[in-house]
Amino acid sequence: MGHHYCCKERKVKRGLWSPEEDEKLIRCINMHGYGCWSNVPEKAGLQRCGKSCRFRWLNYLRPDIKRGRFTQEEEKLIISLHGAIGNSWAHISKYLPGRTDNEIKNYWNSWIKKKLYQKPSSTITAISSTSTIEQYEYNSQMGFGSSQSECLQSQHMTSTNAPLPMVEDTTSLLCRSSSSPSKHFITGLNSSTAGTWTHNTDHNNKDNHQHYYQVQALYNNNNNNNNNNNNNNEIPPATTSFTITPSCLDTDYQQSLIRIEENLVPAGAIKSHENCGTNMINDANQQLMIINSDDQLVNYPYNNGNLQLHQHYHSKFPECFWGQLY
DNA sequence: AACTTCACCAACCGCGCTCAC
DNA sequence: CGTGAGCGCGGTTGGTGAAGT
Repeated sequence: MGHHYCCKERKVKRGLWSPEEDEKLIRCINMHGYGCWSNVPEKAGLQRCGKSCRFRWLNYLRPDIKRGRFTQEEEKLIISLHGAIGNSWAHISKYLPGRTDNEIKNYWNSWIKKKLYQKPSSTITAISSTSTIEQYEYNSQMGFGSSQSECLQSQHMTSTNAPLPMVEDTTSLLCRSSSSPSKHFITGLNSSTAGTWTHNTDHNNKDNHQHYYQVQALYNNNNNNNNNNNNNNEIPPATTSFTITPSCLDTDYQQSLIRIEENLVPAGAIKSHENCGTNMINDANQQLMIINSDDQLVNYPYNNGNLQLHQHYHSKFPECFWGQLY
């Protein structure tokens, strides 16, 4: 591992920052701002690389940095957000004013992760609980988490139900199509899953048949988990289609955090594609609901698109971000 | 008191992206 | 359009102090 290019040219100091160095950096940034980090060491008279200066400023010297232990609310929010968008620490940090991505990442790795993994085996019924950790597990099981290892862990935790697809398998629930007239967005998937996908309903094809059953398994699980809805093993609608985008990277994603029943849940990338005309929202159980440009429910995994149910949620959560935005 | 283990977290590193040339 | 500089991000390392033996 070599030094960054900006550090190769000259000798730079590494390791912990001294108070004198901090002072120099603060003074420099107060005077000149921090437009070009590569120039900062020279201006500040520091034997550090620009990257190191940037890191020190953004994570420790910035005036709006909040120090001290994370509150319970912050922890809950981190767990919720991580369950939805995975290790996007920079995105998560935007919801926690004064906290840096590095701090959140450290906190996650040293504390929350441990707490989650030490938890005894639980079942999918955990979604009915208000526990944030259980919610996190469910998010991961449903593929809303982006880390494969976390999904593996979640799968391991599921003891009474058949194994749910992991996040990579979640994408295999759907078959790619070259074009799709209706476009929807699913959150919490990594950038490698970007593309347009549709349900495959070709039951004659062996491989596709497998996909179909995977889809059905997901639907059945959803049915099982939604207040014991009728589990009639209905074939999912062939018209259902999705566009999977790396929405966690979308700046508009930030607008889509909503509050439902005391849990902050991501509502999905509300606006990610021109000509889209559809929105997606997670309901109180973190299930997907997809809404078209006329504010009608076009797909609801529980019952294949029940407008009444949509209206029910619409009235129940009037503050939520429903319908067409653009 | 000395040593070991553990936990925390500041900092480094490589990679990928953007943008100017 | 290709290239390289610069920046931002997530993964990882390693130093330090606390806790345990």
